Amino acid sequence: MVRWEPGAPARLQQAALELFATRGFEQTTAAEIAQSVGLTERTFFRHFSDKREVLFYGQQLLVQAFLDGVATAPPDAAPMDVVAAALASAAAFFPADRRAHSRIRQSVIDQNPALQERELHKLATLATTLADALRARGVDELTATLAAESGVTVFGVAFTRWIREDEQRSLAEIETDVLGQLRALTG
Amino acid sequence: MVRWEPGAPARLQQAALELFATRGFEQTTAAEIAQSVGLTERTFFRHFSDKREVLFYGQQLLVQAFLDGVATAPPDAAPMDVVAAALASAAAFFPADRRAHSRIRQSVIDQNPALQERELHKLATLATTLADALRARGVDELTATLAAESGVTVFGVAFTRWIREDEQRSLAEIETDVLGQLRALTG
DNA sequence: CACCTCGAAGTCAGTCGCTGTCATCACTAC
DNA sequence: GTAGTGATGACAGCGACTGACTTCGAGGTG
Repeated sequence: MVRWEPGAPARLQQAALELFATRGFEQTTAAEIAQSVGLTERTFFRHFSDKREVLFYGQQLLVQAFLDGVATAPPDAAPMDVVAAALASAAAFFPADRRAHSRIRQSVIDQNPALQERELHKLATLATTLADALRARGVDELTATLAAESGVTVFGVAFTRWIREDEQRSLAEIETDVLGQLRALTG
Repeated sequence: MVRWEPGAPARLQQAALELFATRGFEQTTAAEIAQSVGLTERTFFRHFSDKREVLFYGQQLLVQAFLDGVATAPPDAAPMDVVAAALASAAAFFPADRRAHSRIRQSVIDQNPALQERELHKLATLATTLADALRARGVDELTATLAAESGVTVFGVAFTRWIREDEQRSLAEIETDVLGQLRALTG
């Protein structure tokens, strides 16, 4: 006789997304999410630092994908080429069969300013992490910051297009297109 | 006999900044801010939608400065040149004698994640507003978005440098430098 | 001067996000 | 079997924020 079902964080995360999508973020209390999977509010906050964080569980894996991409670039690659490699690596985290889930999640975020703020903060953290990785390769600070910020901007714009209903291309293709547009813009 | 002292929002804003700077953001309650200027917590929330917002009062003026800058650019200017004009206009909002105040305010923000999230959200709103202004000039959506995001990135990086202790240049000069670096990076 | 309206603020009760603290109890190691 | 260990429950409490209602000086109207 097990005392608790395993995988509490994952169960909470899934229940939260479903409740947010149907009832709305603000109309869903942390206690309700916990109750829906047989746990208490206190346990919810043991797994997630706050109510919004339950939607960003696993974000660290995306950051790691970017860093892995940086590592694959040849040592003498130009900063923006390193960023391109990072983007390609990150795109692998969003295969076509994940689009439906991403769409639902994003629609929840788009409907709530508090969630948008958290998402922006996650992207900003990603940008600084990426900048650190570039500096570790010998890129000067200003260039590293600008390249990293540009890379995250490209990712954000590409991701937004990727989940559009009328979009057919893969995230990697869209990223390449957007990055090309950015290069054309400033050249 | 006046019933209330005038300028409640401004008084609350100043008191809040002082309390945040000395005691810290989380260690200061909304009721304390209100009491320190002879008002109640309820009145605080009538003027500001939430506790963080008191630090971002007047942000709309900065957005307007960007838009004014866009309006000064000649109709046939390239997107990034329009952005450069917007940046120049925005720089006028931060004269040298405002650096001390900006530094204090930014140090408060830098010490609290919740405030950083709000700041990022304000910058994101600025970027979309700027993109809208570019599209109104006939720039296509993707180009407008990328140019606007790049402009806001340049502004953020330049502003961060401007308030550094070892920095002597004006914000406008720094912006020009950073924008040049960005152009070199992607060209 | 009496009257009325309006607007900015006060009062009060309540919900919810979040935290500290302590108790519980299946499971594990020795 | 005895002593942890770790995930959870129970409970009290603070602070952010809101809704509903009240208060009262200022300014206009007759």
